[in-house]
Amino acid sequence: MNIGEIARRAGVSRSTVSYVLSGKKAVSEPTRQRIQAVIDELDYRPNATARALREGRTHTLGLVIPPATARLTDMQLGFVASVVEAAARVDLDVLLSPSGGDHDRSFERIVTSRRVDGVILMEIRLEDDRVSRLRQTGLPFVTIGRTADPSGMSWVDVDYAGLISRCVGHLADLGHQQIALVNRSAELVAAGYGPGHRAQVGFSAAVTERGLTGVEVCCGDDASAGEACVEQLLAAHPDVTAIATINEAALPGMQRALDTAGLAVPRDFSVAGVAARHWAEDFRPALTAADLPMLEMGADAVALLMECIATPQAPPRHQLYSPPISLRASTGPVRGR
Amino acid sequence: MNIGEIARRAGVSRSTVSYVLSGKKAVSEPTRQRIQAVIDELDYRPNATARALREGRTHTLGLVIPPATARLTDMQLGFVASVVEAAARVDLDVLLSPSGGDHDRSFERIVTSRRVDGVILMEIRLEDDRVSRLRQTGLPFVTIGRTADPSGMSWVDVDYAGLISRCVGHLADLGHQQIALVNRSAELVAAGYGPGHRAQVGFSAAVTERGLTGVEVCCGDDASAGEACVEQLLAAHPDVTAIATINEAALPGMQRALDTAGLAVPRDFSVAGVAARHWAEDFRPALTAADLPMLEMGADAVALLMECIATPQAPPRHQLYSPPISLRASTGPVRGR
DNA sequence: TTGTACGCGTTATCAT
DNA sequence: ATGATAACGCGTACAA
Repeated sequence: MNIGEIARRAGVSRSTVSYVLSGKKAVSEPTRQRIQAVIDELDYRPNATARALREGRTHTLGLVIPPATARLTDMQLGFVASVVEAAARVDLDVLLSPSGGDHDRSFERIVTSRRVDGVILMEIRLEDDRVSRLRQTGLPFVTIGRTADPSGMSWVDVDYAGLISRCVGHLADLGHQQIALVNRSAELVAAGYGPGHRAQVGFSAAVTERGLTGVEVCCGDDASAGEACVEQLLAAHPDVTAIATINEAALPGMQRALDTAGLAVPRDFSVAGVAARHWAEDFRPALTAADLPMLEMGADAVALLMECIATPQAPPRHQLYSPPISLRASTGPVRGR
Repeated sequence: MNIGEIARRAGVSRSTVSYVLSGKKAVSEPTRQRIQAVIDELDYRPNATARALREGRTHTLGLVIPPATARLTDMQLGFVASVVEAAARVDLDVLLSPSGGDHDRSFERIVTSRRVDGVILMEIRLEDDRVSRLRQTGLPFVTIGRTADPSGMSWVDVDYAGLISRCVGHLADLGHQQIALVNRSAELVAAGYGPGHRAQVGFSAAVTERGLTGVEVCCGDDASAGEACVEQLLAAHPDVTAIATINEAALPGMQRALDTAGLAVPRDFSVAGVAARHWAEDFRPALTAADLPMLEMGADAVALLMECIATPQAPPRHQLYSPPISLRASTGPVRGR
């Protein structure tokens, strides 16, 4: 079923059918109706591939995700969902590309074969060669997270440094002197993963500024790693009375470890962090945390990308989220000796 | 940059370049090398859209997921990741379509505009009009889960009925007489969601066969729903000593509720279920459960779909998973009075 | 090895 | 004002 068939049945030329479809040129009412009737009857829809070829636009955007082998965290997946949804709202389809290492076939295919109008890049590192690759191809792109030097590109990111600073400040206000940062996994931090790195920076700054003792530990992105991590932390640093964290996937395990150690939250121990609302509220007691606006971030990323596509010469824009810390039940004054 | 440009620079015709690219026809070695050099130099890759138009294949498959508004469960998302990964291994791209209600623009676009070579449909119901829609279009598709009458189509599914039966059997062997089924959400079950429905069936059958008392409750797909659900369950049916569940997302909450009620697992209370390994191992104590082979399911779905695409007239195939129950630490003999 | 038709829809141009 | 003709986007594959 193609446009020629419709034209034949309606007794007109292909172009007339096309004009009825697009409305870009006036077609007399009787003709229009006759054509529309045929279209409706056969449930005809133009071939998206042919249209894309002609228009030079695929109405598709690429979303580069971390490979599934490194289990995606709930937050990453939530982000994928929010991007897909935001794209669907503006009639854009989303092509997924799992891309981990440097040159990945799927990634290359997407960026070099003009399968998409633009790309959203997740989980980027401070130095990220996928970014350089995209830059050199000239394909519009938006990153989630930013590189060390994000000038000249569009991105959305969370101000992990500032948020962790504020968490530490909040804990310090409550009298905590020995505070630990539970970061993301050691591999990620070592690989120059932005949030991990910036959380460190914000943590150090706040600890120094407030004259506190800070302990930094890395922790895998899952519950059992969280449990082991806090267990070790408590053993090595028994005087730590509070944790600040950006590792939401580890929260359930951290909770268990505190439980096992007989530490009641917030009476004996405080925890604050940066997390999607969902995770914060599932913590027991509910976590004092800066709630990441996941849905908004996905929608904004799509919006930024559409801008890049529409006006490539326009100056890039970005969005740095610094949501307020929602005071819940997991932080309290340090226990007197 | 297109094939004509390569041809011009190499001083040959476009067809010759095409043959070098595809290898479908012999090209003399010197010419081949000259052309290849130009291709390498300019890092040329054929336009996927043009190729798709000509070949009538997009090398893309559609994955229809539940809309993000209804937060996707970890399992669903894990499945998405496994499909994407499996597809990437065979050089297929995956186009995501969030589709909830009956006629969704994104779904329609994908199935009627020939954007994809085939579709994988997630989260289908016993009666699912997306299935009917796909059937009438003739687009190859594979479903995750099966409709009431799955004849004539390819699918992969988990034998929830059988697995829940075996869970109940295991609990009965341990002496439990009052067993509850914690199902998926009431809306899903009411909407004719296969796993929910079949879990009910398997549960009833096993309960009857063993002469037990069974209680069925529905439960939202998240931790807090699980907590509330078990809380109510314990209040309404204080003599229940064991739970069988297919609702993995609710597990953390169920755990909390048992905790709060002062019930030690497995001493005072047993829990068994069907869950991805990851969830089972995060339960405390580790959950006795039939471990869902998520990665395998995704890979098999892709493989089945490729078969459908390659030989549309071939008889449809399916895969029913019935993984063994891994005995962990959450089930034990019923406590003597 | 090359010329050329083809896949399908869009749109500028021309004819009525 | 309305509709038709034809070129075009890009790669593929058959006939020559």
